[in-house]
Amino acid sequence: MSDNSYLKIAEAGLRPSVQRTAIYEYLYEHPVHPTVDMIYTALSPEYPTLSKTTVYNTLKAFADHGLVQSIQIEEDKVRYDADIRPHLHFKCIRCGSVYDVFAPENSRGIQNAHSKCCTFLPEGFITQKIQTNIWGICASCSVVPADMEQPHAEN
Amino acid sequence: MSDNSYLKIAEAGLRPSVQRTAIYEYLYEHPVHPTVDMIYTALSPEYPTLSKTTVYNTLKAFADHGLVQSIQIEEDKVRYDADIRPHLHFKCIRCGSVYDVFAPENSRGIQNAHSKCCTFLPEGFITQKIQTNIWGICASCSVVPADMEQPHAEN
DNA sequence: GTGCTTGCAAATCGTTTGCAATAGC
DNA sequence: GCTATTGCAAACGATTTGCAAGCAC
Repeated sequence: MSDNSYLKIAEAGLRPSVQRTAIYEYLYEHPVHPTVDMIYTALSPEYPTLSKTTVYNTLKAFADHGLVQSIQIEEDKVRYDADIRPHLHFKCIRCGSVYDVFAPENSRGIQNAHSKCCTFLPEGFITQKIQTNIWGICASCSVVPADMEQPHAEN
Repeated sequence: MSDNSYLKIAEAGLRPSVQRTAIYEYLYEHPVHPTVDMIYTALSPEYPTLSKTTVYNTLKAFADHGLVQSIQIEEDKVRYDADIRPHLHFKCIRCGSVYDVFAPENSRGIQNAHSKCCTFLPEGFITQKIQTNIWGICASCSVVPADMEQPHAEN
């Protein structure tokens, strides 16, 4: 996978430094939509000199070059996703987890729904990115009565 | 309209204080998805003792009671919308404006697209709120060549 | 050696919190 | 009078900025 990350970063037109490769690899292998802080904390032990600034810069560069997508489903922080296939995100307001939602059969369903949405745009509007977020209660949490609610697993 | 705001707030189960009524009214009459800061700055002259904390508290209370919706289309700050009919939001990455996008004929199209999206959720997931954001170039900006780009009109 | 990248420290800014003063039933 | 609401000041936390040192072609 290391080679693959290296190549993908290079293909996107960015210099595949050690830090960038590590960050992309982590994001790719941990599809839980980590935040900058989660990535930094996870990689720090292996890369002691890694700076949070670099994580910020790197993820922004990745997003600008279409290598990853940034997800605005939290009120305060940004999450990142190395999976750039069309899919939705679901945030459980009880446990705080963010789930991927794919349509059966090659994501066609979500693409269709999104294309439909774009037809409502007035003349002259150009779409670059479209994102659908759903908030609610996930399956694990919906079986637990609300008054037995566990502490939020935010972050 | 003042009476109407008062009633709507009361119906939502909140005490319609002077501040709350003013904030709701401003939001209702300025459908440009203002931020907390924009509302605070706009109302400050008329209500010199108004505090930003009150604007934060009020909007959060409104959102919790379904009177307004919070929009997470910015990376840093939250925007608010007094229009709670189903609609999409489009953010122009050039001028920074956030537009409402309605479907023709009573929003049925957007509701359908959103319902479709919810069918992709696994068993046991309960939807409470769904939001679609589109980023791109708006009609006013798309007629201007990129190198003649105006300064961003953020905030 | 030139330009891109890194990383530290400080600054910024949206938002929250603690708490005392105030207003409305 | 009691409770919800307000508003000030301070704290907080995610992100950005300035800038000097390091790295890669």
